[in-house]
Amino acid sequence: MARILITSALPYINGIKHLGNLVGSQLPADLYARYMRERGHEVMFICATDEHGTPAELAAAKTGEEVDAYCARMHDEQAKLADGFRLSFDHYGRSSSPQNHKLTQHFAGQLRKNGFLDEVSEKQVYSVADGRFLPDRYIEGTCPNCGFEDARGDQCDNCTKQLDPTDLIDAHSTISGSTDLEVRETKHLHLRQSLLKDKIDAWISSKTDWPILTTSIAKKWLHDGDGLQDRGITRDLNWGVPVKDGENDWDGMDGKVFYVWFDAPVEYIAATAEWAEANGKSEADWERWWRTDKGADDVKYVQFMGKDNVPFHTLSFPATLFGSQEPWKVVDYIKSFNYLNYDGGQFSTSRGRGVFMDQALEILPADYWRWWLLSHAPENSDAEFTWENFQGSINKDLADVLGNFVSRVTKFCRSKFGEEVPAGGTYSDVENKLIADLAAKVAVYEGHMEAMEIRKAANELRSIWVMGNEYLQTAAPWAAFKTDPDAAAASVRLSLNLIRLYGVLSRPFIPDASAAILSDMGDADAAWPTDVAAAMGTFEAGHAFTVPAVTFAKISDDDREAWAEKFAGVRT
RNA sequence: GGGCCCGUAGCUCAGUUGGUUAGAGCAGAGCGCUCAUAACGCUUUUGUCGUAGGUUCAAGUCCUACCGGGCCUACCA
Repeated sequence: MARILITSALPYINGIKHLGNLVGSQLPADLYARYMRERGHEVMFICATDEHGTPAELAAAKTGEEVDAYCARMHDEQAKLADGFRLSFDHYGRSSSPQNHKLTQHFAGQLRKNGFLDEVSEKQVYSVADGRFLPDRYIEGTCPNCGFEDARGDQCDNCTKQLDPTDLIDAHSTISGSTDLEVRETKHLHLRQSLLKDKIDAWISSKTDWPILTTSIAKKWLHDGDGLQDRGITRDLNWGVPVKDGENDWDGMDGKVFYVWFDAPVEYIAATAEWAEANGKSEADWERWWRTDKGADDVKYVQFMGKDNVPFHTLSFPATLFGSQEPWKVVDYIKSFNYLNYDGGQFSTSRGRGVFMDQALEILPADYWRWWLLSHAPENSDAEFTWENFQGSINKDLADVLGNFVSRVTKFCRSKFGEEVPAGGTYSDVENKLIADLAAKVAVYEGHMEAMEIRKAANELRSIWVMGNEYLQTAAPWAAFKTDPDAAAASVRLSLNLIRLYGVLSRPFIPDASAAILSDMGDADAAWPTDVAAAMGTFEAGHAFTVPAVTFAKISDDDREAWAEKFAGVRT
């Protein structure tokens, strides 16, 4: 039995996430966590909301709430949706937790002690009307280069020229529209990543089995231009982790907080500490996941994230851990994802384009989405959601191939033998060959799951479902029943065991439907089939079951068209 | 401007270190079955592997250029 630590990139607190966000980290992480638990490994699956930063403050201001109240409310909402999608986190934490405050400040103290922090005086734009420093993206004006009127503070979208906010003509705050901006001198802490460049470079280079997407992004940042640059880790904001050196105040840093990208990854650790507290565990219980000097040596740590998060997980966070010069567990494998597009374009929160997590659950059960999203996960390149494709996959894979198999077998059994596993007959060559083929395919499936090859795993699982229909066609128990009822009984007995097998194998992908199937089959706690041949003999004659209700309903053309229209956008 | 990724059947995608007639699922066509959610099974049609060069006995696979799509470029997280 192995110990596996799994983290999903933290969803930002600002708003409900769309299906692209879901499939980019949390959902595949959940698949992996569920599978590893099925295989008897000890799993710690952690996620949390990322709550700090300017966007959170602005979103709260918009609703009129205090920022902490806003975050608390949104956290609950996101937690509820995560639950709705059956994301099986061991703990769903909050980056604003006391544990994260403490740990973030601890890391800062360690980095300071070890010479990895610099105090740098920099000039930033301050908006008098807004009463806050403005990140570049909240400043717009006319590009001095091309005259484009909506150039952002960091770059002109029209001529792509890099800009400094002070270059802009008629610069104004996009928050209030105020042009009363001034450049103020302010002091910030910089993480001296440049000092750790060689160490990180060597570390990344040793990860030859990571996805190209992951390593190429990391190497680009390491080698481009002057190489890995130092980065500011503090901000002039109210909402966040106050800058401290461990538990001590930090001279000249009053009123400043750590910047989100610094405290967010630390929350992976802090959330595990939150888990310990919430479950009456001790400090040692979470440290054995994170401290290699306290039992985490044998932990395999896997991170899941979208490609936008790769730099933070390959560079900044490792720099924090290495720089602490303490024995923290560093990630062993990073599984990164491309983006999911929506019907030829991007999902858009502001334009209400695409399907968001709450809306998805309103129209269909979680399993439908889980199956489609996972079997189309954007692993090698950006993927595309279309309603036609979604309808086709659900109807064919879930309703026809799997659902109808369950239905035809159980109903046939009920009508000929009653609602219990029939006695009589023995398995012949056909059945034995099926079992051997199944064993081989299950092994392939397991291999893909171990390797986090999600699409391939889904594909293999589907082909295992197909085998059931192929077998029935060959055995034709409805025909055999007329001349050799014992042979029909043996076929049905095997098929009922096959349904049970499908229930178990499918659980990581479609947990609710699988649970329903297994429950109806009278074996809710079925264990993973480490021995497929043995598993196929689990149900013996006389075992009672009930015919399941329709496992997966089909999506009609009318529904598809209505949804396509409903989610096309323009909602504000 | 720089960097990275992608471009394979109508659609969604596989194609390991270059090696015989390029694959799967869906859609289409035909046949079969009738237990089942008009479901299932079998057979089958379709490709100048983005374009143009190059390396090689051999290229979807390597190199160069170009075209098209996407992402990143450090203050979105």
